[in-house]
Amino acid sequence: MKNRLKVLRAERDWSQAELAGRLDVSRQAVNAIETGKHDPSLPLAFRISRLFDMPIEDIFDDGARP
Amino acid sequence: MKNRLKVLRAERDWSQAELAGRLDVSRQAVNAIETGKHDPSLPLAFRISRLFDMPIEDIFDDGARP
DNA sequence: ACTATTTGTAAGGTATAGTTGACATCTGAA
DNA sequence: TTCAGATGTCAACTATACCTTACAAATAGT
Repeated sequence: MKNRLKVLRAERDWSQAELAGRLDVSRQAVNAIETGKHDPSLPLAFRISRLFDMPIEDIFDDGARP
Repeated sequence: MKNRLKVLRAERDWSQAELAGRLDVSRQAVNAIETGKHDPSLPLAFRISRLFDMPIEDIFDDGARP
């Protein structure tokens, strides 16, 4: 699952650790999501969506044909 | 995580098995989500969103304060 | 060059999502 | 009433999300 976390984080000049703190997950969890190793759980996707104030669909892309 | 799956399914007169087939998951997985025992994975949430043609946020509710 | 921060990654653990197969109950139709 | 479809649930299993601890490599600052 592709995502725009790295860009959104860069726009705010946040480190992975900073973002992890705001999401209440480990830094490694943020890294694993950014590097595409894991998908976030749906509850975590909601927290991310709310933190960046945009729909889940605008942050994550499951690459399905429209 | 609350969700409107049962209602959306009823509007289309689909059984849990019918929905499961369309989502390519087991009937038990659909039942577990509907009855609140599990949250769907993010990829499955995307498939549900696309099937019902509405945002994930309109189907699932994590109950966070607005 | 030295240092601190950031990022990537690994091992080993717990918790949860999803699987198949099975069974009990309920509801609607013949 | 009998029977099929629908639902709820259980067990045992696999896959994955997230955890802590730890370490190496890259980056930026002084």
